[in-house]
Amino acid sequence: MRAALAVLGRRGVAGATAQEVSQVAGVASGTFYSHFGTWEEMLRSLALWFADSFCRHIDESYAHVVDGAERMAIGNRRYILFACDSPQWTKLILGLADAGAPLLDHIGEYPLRDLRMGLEQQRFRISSERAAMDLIAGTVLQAMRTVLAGEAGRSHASATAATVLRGLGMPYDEAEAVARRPLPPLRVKLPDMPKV
Amino acid sequence: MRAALAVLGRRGVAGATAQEVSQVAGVASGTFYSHFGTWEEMLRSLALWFADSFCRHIDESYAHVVDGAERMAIGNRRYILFACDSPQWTKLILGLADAGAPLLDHIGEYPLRDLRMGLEQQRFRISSERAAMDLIAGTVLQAMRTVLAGEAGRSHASATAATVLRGLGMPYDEAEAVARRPLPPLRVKLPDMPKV
Amino acid sequence: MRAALAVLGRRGVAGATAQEVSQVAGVASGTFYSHFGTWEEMLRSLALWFADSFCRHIDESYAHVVDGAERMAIGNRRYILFACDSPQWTKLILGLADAGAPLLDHIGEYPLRDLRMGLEQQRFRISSERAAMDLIAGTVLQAMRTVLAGEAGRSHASATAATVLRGLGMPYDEAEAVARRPLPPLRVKLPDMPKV
Amino acid sequence: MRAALAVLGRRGVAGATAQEVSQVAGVASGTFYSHFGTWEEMLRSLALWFADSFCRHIDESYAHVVDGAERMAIGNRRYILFACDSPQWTKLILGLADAGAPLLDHIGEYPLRDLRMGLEQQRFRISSERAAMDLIAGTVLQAMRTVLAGEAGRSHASATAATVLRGLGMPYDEAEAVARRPLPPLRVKLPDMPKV
DNA sequence: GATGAATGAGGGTTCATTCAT
DNA sequence: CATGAATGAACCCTCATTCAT
Repeated sequence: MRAALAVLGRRGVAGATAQEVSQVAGVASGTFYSHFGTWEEMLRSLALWFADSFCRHIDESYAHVVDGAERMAIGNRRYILFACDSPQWTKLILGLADAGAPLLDHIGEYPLRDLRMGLEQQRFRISSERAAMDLIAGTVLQAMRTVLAGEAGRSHASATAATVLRGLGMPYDEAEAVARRPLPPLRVKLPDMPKV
Repeated sequence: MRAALAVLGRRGVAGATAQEVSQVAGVASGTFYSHFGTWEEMLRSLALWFADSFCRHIDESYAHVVDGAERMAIGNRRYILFACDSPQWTKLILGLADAGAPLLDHIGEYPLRDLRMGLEQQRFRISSERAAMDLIAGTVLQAMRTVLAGEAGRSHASATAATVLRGLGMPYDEAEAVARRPLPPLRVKLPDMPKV
Repeated sequence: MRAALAVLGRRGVAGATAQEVSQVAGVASGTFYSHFGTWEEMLRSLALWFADSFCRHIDESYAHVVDGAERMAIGNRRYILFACDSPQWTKLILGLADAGAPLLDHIGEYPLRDLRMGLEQQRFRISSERAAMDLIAGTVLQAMRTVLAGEAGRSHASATAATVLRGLGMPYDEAEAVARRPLPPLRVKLPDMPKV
Repeated sequence: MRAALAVLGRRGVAGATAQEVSQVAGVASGTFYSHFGTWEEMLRSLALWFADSFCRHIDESYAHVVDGAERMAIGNRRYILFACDSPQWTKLILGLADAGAPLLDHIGEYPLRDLRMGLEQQRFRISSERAAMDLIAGTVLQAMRTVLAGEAGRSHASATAATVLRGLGMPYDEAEAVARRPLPPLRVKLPDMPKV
């Protein structure tokens, strides 16, 4: 699994091979198939693992925040900052998303919940939940791509978060303010990307 | 080129082969490389051709519109409606975008120009042009994916357009109104997707 | 052993794997090799087991018959009827024979004994024992294949038996009569083919 | 094709690989698939080629013979003598037949025609055409196996042919006589089996 | 003696790319 | 300039067999 992360991060989802993953993992190529059965299944496992470990950590880091809008902004920023800090991981995530893995369905549950919370609190005003979700997922993923391409830095996080909040119907200045509130601390220990 | 469109639309960007493209084009496989040199270069050409034909037609269809906000809404809606009408083409475009082709750079010029126009007209209010562009491209592409997956219909176009306009700083109701103005007529004749 | 029968019958001799046999048997794959040492050896054991259980039952069912010709016809018919009743088993037997297992050497002892008995009784007249054995084994196996392919039914049993008897030198009508005498009852309880 | 013959003859149908065939043919492994598309298709092609070249030559060698019984005996003997002379080829043919290739359907047309001819001439007397065909194909193939195993020599040809004729209803001595008539000359030049 | 994860050579097949015609 | 057969490295996956537990 860690080997897969390393290889996918380096070669991209499309360019990675089961054989290299096996080699990096230090096992025989057949062993790969004892564990995953299929390359596709491995991709699925990886996406699930990510959603269950990384996403949840982010989510928990702001469990104490009660304002739906702030929650939304924290989550959005975290993902973009993540892209700043872990380009290889980001490449993997984006690749997984592009490959059509049901990754977004898993990840999407968190912002969806925050969105609904904000709506109940009348912090947001939208005309279509589906469009709102497309706004959130699309914009954040695109921002991650931008960061990965080196076309933006850490400040892109709050700028993007504010933009999203406005798209959800918040007034300009309030969105800006919420998007700049201090981030709660986060302790995620992702396995390091090996060098092999 | 048309053959490539057909094959890429049918097999997906990842599943297409130069050999099938050649066969559909009715030329030898060697000829493919006389024209494109490389598979990757062909992908680039394809993206360019799309930008130069399809995107331009859309752009020209609202050449007479002077309101940057309306221009933005028209463009956004056109792309999403396009996804409703031409799933195979959409599959191609999204695949091209995912494959990292510089497709977005080309397409992006149009909304960027509209964005700046709207800014000058003080229809928009944003804090970061980069974030605004991520908002536009990300949201629209995501909306196209949603439509392609069959999870939304034609009404998704104006809902998404309104959401984007709000993200660009427009008041709620005004965004809604602009996003629902009648679309100018469009005459694009894309080559039909062959059945081969 | 029973597991092997099930798997070989289902997948065919060529398509079966030691791992599936082990799994169906409910033991670890390593255990397979404690018992058989080798896949090939298992095939040999299987052939022997079949000869020792099934063939012997058939043989015993007509132990009381003293006419070599009738004995021959009973045996021949039994095998072909077996193919009608147990296609999976038949698939296994034929596969084993094709794979070059020394199955025929074991099975062949029974008709060989009947052949010699008939010769002593001057019921048969042949010029070459080897050719006679090829006639018997070859014709019956081929008839089993025909039945397995669904190209003949139960009546193929006596038709084939009569043909063989003629090949062994019996007059036409006598062969026909002997091949149609009532079959002695047979009670063979083969392990059912599991569904796994 | 010749390379395939060589490899199949040496390794057996089950043990042969497309890669070795390619190597023996002196082409790249990919070239194999340009020609045959699939390993299975190659097997089919091989069977067809054999039927169209070898079988036809045998058939033509006795085109002038009008007696259905003699025709039958000639064909049977030719196949068995072939097994004496070309063990590798025989291994291939038997392997192809065992592998379930529709080889027998092609070859079978020749003896079927001779069988019917003999029936019209009242040289044969049978109760079931299907059983008669099983007798012919089964016995001759089995005799070929016997020869291939080194358990019989050239004299097995006429012994087997006589046995088959009796199975088709001919009197003992007449069968023996017909099965010993001189064989018409045969000029088949099969590609030699390379040594690689 | 049973286990079963691990092995790793090898299988069929694909496909971007080349080059003599 | 087009051709298209040939290339061959690389891919995913299988499975008989082993061996530390």
